[in-house]
Amino acid sequence: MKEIPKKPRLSRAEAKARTREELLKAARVVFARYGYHGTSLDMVAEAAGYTKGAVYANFSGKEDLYLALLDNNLSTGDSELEELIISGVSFGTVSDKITENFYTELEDDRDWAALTVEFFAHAMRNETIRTKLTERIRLAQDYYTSCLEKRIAATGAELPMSVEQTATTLFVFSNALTLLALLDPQPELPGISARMLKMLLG
Amino acid sequence: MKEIPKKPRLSRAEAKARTREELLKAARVVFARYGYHGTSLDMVAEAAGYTKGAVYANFSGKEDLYLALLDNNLSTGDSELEELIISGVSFGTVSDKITENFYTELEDDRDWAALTVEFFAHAMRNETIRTKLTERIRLAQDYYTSCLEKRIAATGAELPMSVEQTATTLFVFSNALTLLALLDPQPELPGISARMLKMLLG
DNA sequence: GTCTATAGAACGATAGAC
DNA sequence: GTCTATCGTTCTATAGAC
Repeated sequence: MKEIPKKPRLSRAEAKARTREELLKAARVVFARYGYHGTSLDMVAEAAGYTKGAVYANFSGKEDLYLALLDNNLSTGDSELEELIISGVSFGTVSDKITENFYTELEDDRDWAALTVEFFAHAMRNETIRTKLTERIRLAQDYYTSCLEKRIAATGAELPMSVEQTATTLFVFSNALTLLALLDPQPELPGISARMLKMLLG
Repeated sequence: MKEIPKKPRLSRAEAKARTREELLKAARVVFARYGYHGTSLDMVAEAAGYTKGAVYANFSGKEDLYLALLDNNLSTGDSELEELIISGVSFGTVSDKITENFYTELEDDRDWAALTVEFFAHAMRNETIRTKLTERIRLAQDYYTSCLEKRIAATGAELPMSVEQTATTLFVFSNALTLLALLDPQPELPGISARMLKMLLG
């Protein structure tokens, strides 16, 4: 008689890793939808098909879960802006690209942006969390810096400030303008964005 | 015998209105200190010298109380930045002033800033509130615009964009940089602020 | 048999409603 | 002031991997 093929059982470590990934995946959806305060760990666990026990077996608590989520997101250089900066195309092209796509995919990020703002406010009132969020923001700034350095190497562009200062300015301004656009989609915002990029990227 | 002057009794409507004002006054302090989520109606009532019953007699709930606070809060052009813009002094002076005072009084606004960020996040998820906040932001942008126009009239400065665009940029950037500074007081931020002002004020 | 990831109950605190 | 609901966290029991 032919043997029924065995599906190899997951090792304990593999099972735990998978659980963690599924929890993170569920957390991304639930947090984005209901916000930080509006999300309970029960909701996350249920969405992932587990219970709170699984959450606490993999994360030290709610904050830790969110920060793990944030790290996951930061590690994927997702924004189109950075690619444009790196790519070394002329700022005319950069501007056109930005203006053209400004509002197209903005709405997809609405929930995540709201979540980010909410956690930012949370962090402003708590030393421990503030420190942890600060570390992540510094990493993001560093990433912008490295993008600019690549651009300089490729095009020899001259910046209006030091690379770090320009990177910080780009980071602050682009994020803030995105937030304003999500709250109030004024038609002038893409033009402002393009103009500022022109001034900053040299 | 001389009559003791009567202190006219408050009518019921007057008493209720006074209670409402005192609750709002207390709410402003408590909300700023503990944030929207961190504030309980008990705390507000107690700070005003009432009980929760008074709150529910005057507002339909926490959100309504907050919205009343928002409506009550007329934007008083408080920021030093606007005065500097209007005053028509050279950007060198403006920059020096900004750099010099950048962190001095920033900490005083921490609670208000955190509350604003928290409310912004809230507004991003609620159509009604978003509309109300949008109106206020437009007013703030208009105020910046009028400041810039006064500056232009006084100095004939040339801006890198239209007055409205420059005003929006100033508004977005200065607020965002303030928030970053409150979260993570990097020493480069004042310099960035000064440099950006120089670029924007012409 | 031992260890541990997870389920699920229990706890303590706190909120908003009325 | 009470009442109910809910949340984050902790604790314990258990099933399954080793």
